[in-house]
Amino acid sequence: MMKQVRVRFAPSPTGYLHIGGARTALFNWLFTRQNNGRFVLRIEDTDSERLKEDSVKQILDSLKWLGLDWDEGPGKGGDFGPYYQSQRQDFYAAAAETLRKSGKAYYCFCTEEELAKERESQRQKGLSLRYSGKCRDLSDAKVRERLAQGLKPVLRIKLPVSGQIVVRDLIRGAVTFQYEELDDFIIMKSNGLPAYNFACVVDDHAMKISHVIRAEEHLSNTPKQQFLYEALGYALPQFAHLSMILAPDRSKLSKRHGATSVSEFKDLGCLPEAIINYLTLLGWSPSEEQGEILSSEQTISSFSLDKVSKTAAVYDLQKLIWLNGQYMMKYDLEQLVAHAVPFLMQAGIISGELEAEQKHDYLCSVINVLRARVKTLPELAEACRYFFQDVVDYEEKGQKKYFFKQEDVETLLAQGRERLAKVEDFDIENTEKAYRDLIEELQIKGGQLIHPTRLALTGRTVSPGLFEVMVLLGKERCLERLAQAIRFIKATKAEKEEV
RNA sequence: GGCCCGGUGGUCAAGUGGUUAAGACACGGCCCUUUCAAGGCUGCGACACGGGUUCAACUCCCGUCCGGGUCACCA
Repeated sequence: MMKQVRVRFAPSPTGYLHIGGARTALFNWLFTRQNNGRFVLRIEDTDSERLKEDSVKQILDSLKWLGLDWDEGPGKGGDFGPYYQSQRQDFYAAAAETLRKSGKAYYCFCTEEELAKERESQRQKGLSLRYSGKCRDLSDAKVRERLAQGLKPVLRIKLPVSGQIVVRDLIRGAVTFQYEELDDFIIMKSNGLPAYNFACVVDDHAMKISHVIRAEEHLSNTPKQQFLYEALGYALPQFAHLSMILAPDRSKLSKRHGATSVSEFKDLGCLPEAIINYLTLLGWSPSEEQGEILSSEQTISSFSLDKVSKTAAVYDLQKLIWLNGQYMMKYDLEQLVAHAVPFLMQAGIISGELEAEQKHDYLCSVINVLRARVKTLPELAEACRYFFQDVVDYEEKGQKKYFFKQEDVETLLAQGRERLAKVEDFDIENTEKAYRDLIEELQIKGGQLIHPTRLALTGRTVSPGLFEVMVLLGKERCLERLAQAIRFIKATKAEKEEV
């Protein structure tokens, strides 16, 4: 029988969840869901100085919003908790003590200043930066003496001085490291807390993690961790290192590159499914028949780690936005409206949840005709404006083109208005027929009437189909806005003549 | 700088010792059309470079170059 698949996502709560982290979480999640495994969420909060208030909450919120649910961890519990490293001190202390007693780890009394100096000199000589091993062979007596003096040592692992260690990576294959390149790294800090590589190994083992799927930046940590597994007598998990996501200039992602966190993409008006889909495509590719637009269920069934790309990927906002547009078109309408409401409120188009509820059906109809024409939620909100608010001005370019270029547009609009006024059932067929008839009678091109009308009704040169707009606006508002535009045109012309 | 991982169009990304080297986004054109989208068709555009190995290399090997990662009492 196969061992149960258990994977973990182990963020450090030092900020928001960025897209690199989100993709790591996603690939872990896909892998678990595919293998009926368990997805563990563990918070790596051993460095109190770098912790950020609220960061855990932000990360959890982002994961939830994306739909990446975990089986064990904060808010869920589980048989292998606690799931905060800050609460797992006993595990680390016990494992550390085992290593120290068996001589596999030793106390080191070197101060941070000394170590920094050492590194500086190595740097200048162009050597690799490694601990000298000064305390490696301190006698027991010396150790006792210094402890008695009240010195607080760190605990270092004792590594072989030669030979090599081979990491078997599911994505990259065998990767060999020489022990000469590694040094006796710290496993317990002088404050008694575990260092990352150590805590990680102790926890991954205690939590029975079968596959460690993480970002490539950890590849060079892996030989160290692997050595710890061996020293502690733990069985090795499988490792898979995901390539990095880079900014458009191929540098590491940072704030200066614009939106990089999940919450920022949310604010930009992206749908969670679109982000998931985009991230899926960054480093993994579906079969040709599947196409690129996939639900996470579809991805789960065909996902595989060995098809994951080794190459770092530059993320492309344009494609994300395009995907988002695709999702907006096909999204469940009710849900799309729910996602849009906050943006409508933000744009001042509706006053609040209450109004959204009262006008729910209308909102659905409006959004339905708009959804294929926009790519993000803020765009959608803006496109809704004239359906909810009066037209206060007309696009400058539109005025020139449609109000003042042809002669007598006001007369034309007035005629259109008259015809509309006579329409009983104000639906698409009838309004269109009314207009088409007039167009034919006057022997003009459709656009000559349609464009000015659009501008009159929406204030804009771009909108959904004119008759859809008319119907949504309703007869009364159409007649009003037409009258308003006619007054505007006349007034403007009069003004010009005076000058 | 040492070590590690990479390098297919601008971006994502298939792919094989022999192919016209897929597809998607973006970009250009055309169609549809009341505008804008959507949709359909079409075009532009790539195997980093240099050596090998081989009948044959984008594919295998070596070197160079380029990019990234890492070398903390951060994770």
